[in-house]
Amino acid sequence: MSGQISPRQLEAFHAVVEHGTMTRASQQLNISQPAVSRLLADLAHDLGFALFDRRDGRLVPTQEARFLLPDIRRVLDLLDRISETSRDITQRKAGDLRIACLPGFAISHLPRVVADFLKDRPGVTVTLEPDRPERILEWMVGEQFDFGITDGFDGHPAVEREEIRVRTVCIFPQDSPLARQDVIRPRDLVDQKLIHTRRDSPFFRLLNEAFLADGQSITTFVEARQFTTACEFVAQGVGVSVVSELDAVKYRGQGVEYRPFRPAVPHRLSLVRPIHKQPSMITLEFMECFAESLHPFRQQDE
Amino acid sequence: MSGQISPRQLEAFHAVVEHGTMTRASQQLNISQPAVSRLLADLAHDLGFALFDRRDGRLVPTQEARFLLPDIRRVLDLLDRISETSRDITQRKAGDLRIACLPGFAISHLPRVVADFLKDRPGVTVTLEPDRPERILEWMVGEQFDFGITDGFDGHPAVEREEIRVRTVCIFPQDSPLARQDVIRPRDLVDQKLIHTRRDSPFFRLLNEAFLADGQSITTFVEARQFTTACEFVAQGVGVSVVSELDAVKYRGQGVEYRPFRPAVPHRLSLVRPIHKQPSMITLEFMECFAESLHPFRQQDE
DNA sequence: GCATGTATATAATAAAATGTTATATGATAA
DNA sequence: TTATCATATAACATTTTATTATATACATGC
Repeated sequence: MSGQISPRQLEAFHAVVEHGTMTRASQQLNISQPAVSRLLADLAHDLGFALFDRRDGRLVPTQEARFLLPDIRRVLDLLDRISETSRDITQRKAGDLRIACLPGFAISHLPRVVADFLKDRPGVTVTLEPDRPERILEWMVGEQFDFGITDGFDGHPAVEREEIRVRTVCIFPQDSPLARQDVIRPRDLVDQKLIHTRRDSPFFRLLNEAFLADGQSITTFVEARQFTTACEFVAQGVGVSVVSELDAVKYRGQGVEYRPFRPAVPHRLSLVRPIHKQPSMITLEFMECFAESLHPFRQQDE
Repeated sequence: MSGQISPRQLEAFHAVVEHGTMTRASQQLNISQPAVSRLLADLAHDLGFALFDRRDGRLVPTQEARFLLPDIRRVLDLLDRISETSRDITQRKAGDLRIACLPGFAISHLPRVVADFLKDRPGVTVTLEPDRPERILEWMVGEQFDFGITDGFDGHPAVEREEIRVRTVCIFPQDSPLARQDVIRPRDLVDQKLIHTRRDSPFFRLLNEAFLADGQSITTFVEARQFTTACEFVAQGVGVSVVSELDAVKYRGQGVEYRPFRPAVPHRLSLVRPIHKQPSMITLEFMECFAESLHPFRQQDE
C-alpha cells in the first residue's frame, strides 16, 4: 500500500467509473483484474471512504467519489497532455521561439519563412520582435530572445553569429530607361536621384566605396533607414536605390524593376543568438531553416 | 526506468527547478540525492531531451523544460488538492448535500440548522430546493436529492423515512385575551376567526378530529397552504391558528403570541431519503444533525 | 599547478509498489 | 441446483524507487 494516493490508483478508479466493472476496466488498462481490485482497495483505504456501491451488478461511484471525479479527470488529462507535448517537443512540433529582427524583415521575407516553419509544427508559438540593431544586440546579450536577424554587426563576446552576404540589386521605377541594361554600375546612376541608407551605416560605406571605385561619388537625395522604405520611394517614382534582392523581389510588379548592381556590394546580414544560452532544438532547427531560405539570395563570391 | 513518465519524476523535476540544485531538492523531498539524480535522468531519457543546463553551479531548466513547466505545476497542484479534499471528506468537511424541503422550512427552521452545519465544514456545498410534498416525493424516488423534509407522507417503497411528530401550538395576536390562558382548547376558539391549512391536508383532518372531540366544529375563515402564511395572517391581527411550534417561535415577538393546544395535534414531519441510494457520510451526518435540531420541538407521547 | 569543498553520477542493494497466476467467494440468472 | 460472472485473496515475480557507499566533475582559493 502507498499511504499516499498514487495516480495509478486514480487511473484505475477512473477506468472503473467509466466501465462500470473492474473486469472491463482491467481490460482497458491492459492489466489483470486482481491488479485493479488491489489498486481500488488501496485507494479506498488511503482516502478513508468507500468508492463504489454495488447496484444490480454495476459499480456506481458513491457521492464522495463523484465529488472528487472532476479533479481526477483533470489530473489524468493533464498527465496525458504532458506526455503528448513532450513527444511533440522531441519531434520539434512544439516549443516557443522568440525572434528579434530588423523591421524590414518583419514585413518582408521573415513572415513567409515563419509561416512555412509553423505549418507542420502545430504546437510551436513564435514571438516576433522587430527593432533597431542596437536593441537586437541588447536582447541577445540579455538572452531575452532565441534568435536575431540584424546587419552591420561587428561581433560581441556574448553573441554567436553567422554572417550571410545577400546580393543587392539596383531598383528603379518600372518605366525607367535603366530597364534596358543588363547590369547597372555607379556611373549609370550619375543623373539619377539616389535613395540610400544612412550615411553612418556600414552598408552606405560599402556602397560609397563601390562608387569611388567607379570614379563616381554619391550625391544624397533621400536617406532611408530601411531597404523597404527605399523600395516604397522607388515605387512612387521618386528615384533609384541599391537594396537587398530580398526586398527587391517583393516590390517587383509593384511598379519597381531591378537589375544586378556592379561592383557587388553585398548586404551583410548577421544571424545571431546568445552564445551562453543553450539553444532549444526548435531554435536550432529554425535557424537552419532560415539560413536555408536565404540561400537563393546569397552573394556568390567572385 | 519507466518508459512512461511518472508523477514522481515530475515532482522531482519541479523541486529541482524551484531549488536550483538536486541536493537541495532532495532535502525538500525528504529523499536522498542519488534518488533525485536518477529520477531526473530517467525523466530526461523518457522525454527525449535535456532538462537542465549548468550555469555557474545552478541548474537552469532548458527552454523545452520551461515549456512543460506550467502543465507540470498544474498536475502537482491538482494531486495535492485531491488528497486535501479527500481528507476533508473523511473528516466530513467536504461534500455536496442536496436537500429538498417544504417551502416553510426553507425560510424558517432549516437555514439556521444548515448555517450551523456548514460553519465548521468549509468544503461542503448545499443545494436547497423548496417545493410541494408531491415534488419532494418525486425527487426522492428519482434520487435527485439526498434528503427531504416533508409532511403528510404515507410511505413509498423507494423512500426511507423517519417520522417526527412536532408539537403544535395555538397562535394569536399579542394583545388577544387568549394570552390570559395557559392552554387553549377548541372550545376557546369558537368565536375566533380560524386560519388553517387546506381541508384536504392530513393536518387539517387531525385538527378537525380534535375539534370534534371537544364538541366543536371548524368554521373556515382563511385557508393557507403553509404554516408560515398562517403566522403572517395572525401577525396582521387577522385571526388565530394552530401551527407547528417551530414556526410559532419565529413569529413570537413579531406581534404573535402562542400557547399549548389541547388535545395535542402533532404536526407529522417526515425526514426522507432515497432508499436505494447509498447515503454519503455528509448526508447521514446532516440527517442526524437535523433530527437533533427538532428535538426540543418533539411532541412527547402522553 | 594543487588541495578543497560542493554537486552530481554510478553501483550495489533494499524496500515498496505493481504486476502476475491460481483460486476462493459471492451474487445472479437459467 | 448449476452455471456464469465479477470480485477478493494468496503466493509470488517484476519494476520502480529508495538507500548507502563511493567516484567523478568542477569551481575556488592558495
